[in-house]
Amino acid sequence: MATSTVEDYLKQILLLSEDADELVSMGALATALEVVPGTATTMVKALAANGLVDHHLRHGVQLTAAGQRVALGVLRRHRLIETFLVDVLKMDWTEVHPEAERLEHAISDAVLDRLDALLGYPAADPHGDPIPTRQGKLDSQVYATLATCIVAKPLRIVRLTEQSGEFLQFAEQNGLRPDTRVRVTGRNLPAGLLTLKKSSGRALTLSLAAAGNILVAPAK
Amino acid sequence: MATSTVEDYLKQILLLSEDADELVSMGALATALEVVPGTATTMVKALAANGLVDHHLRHGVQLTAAGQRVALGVLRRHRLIETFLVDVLKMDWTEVHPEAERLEHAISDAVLDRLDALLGYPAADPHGDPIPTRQGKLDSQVYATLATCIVAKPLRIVRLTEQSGEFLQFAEQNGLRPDTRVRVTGRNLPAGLLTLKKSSGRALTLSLAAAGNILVAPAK
DNA sequence: GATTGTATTTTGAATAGTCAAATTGTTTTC
DNA sequence: GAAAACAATTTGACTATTCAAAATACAATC
Repeated sequence: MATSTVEDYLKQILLLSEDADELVSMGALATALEVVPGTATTMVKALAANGLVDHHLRHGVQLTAAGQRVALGVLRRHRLIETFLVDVLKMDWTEVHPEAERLEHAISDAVLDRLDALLGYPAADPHGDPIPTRQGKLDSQVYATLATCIVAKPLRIVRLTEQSGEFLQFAEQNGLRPDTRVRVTGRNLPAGLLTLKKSSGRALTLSLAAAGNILVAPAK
Repeated sequence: MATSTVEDYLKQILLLSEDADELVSMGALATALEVVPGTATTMVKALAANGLVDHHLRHGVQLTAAGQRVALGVLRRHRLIETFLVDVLKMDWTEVHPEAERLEHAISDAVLDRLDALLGYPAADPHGDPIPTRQGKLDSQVYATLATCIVAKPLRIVRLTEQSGEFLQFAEQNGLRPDTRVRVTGRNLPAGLLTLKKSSGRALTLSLAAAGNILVAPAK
């Protein structure tokens, strides 16, 4: 019943509602799914007719409990597949996202359970994104970003939001992977720049926009 | 360009043309794909328009070189995935076929190459079906079946054609897997029955119809 | 050679998903 | 509070795939 298009819409609504709390706008949804806005409206109405979302005309969409269940399932499949591709097949963590994007619609629960066991029931994927449990629980801990954290404190990168290949390759080239230790050395708001130092001693500069995609926690 | 429906049609035409040499009839194709005959006709015309098959009106279809290339790619993906599911994920070889049926359309060449390497470049899948090479070469060695082989000679099962769960579970329950050693002890053509003895000493009876799906070679 | 049976093809309609373009609502801004 | 700007919705059309049912071709039988 849930085609892969439907799964994509639901997953995307879930992801967008994480930051832009509550209602997701049609424009944002359409952009994320790379369709024209009218298409998103049409599809959202169909989803609403099937009880998967609540459509508040002209204000946005929201997942129903049923829709959320589906979306969390897709997200779990996506993130476990990414973990498999990196941990077992040794693929580059910067390029597994599009692969998982297609496989997530084709893998069955039976296969997924085996994969989960093989990987040792991981809590997060290679980007640090939390993996929903089989029961649909998703760790929603809130982290500071490099753009909002306290200067000078020793930090640990926990997660890179933003899955684009370019961004991830930039991160990889500068050694900004999950679990890397860093310290923000300064911010220049007017210039939109931020400087930081890695535990290796290496210093580097990045834009605040990019820094906002890097979640950090205090290095314990 | 090649949707998963197109891939399914091409793969099925390849499989059917292996036994029913040359032209594949619409009826056979429609049955294999579980669609009504009119649907197969319509689709085959579309494939012909794209240069993937030759349609000999009222006589049957045949793959073109381009169609064969696509079909062999699908078959390679299917069989490598089955091998992975059994060898790495330790799934039951009698139930991996439908899983592979869906994954074969979603896996990329990059992932497939890694899988191939991880599995040690296998030549056949868990059912003994030969895996096409990356270059599209498919081992087409002809084997006798249990229904046509010489009585009393020591044999080795090389392959089970027929992917249905019931048949495979029957085979598994009676220990008739690829590489099992057996000897045909007798045939009763009028009754359509065949008796054989396994290397373990166990004797068993099966229908000639079932026996025709079990390919064998002389046990060296 | 007319009749019957079977396989194939054609036709018309349905569904899922999409876009382009026109329309309608809702906010800003002056 | 009218005009401009922007976001959301509606409409009509298109593609891919399917089915049901009618039409056609071919082969087999009497």
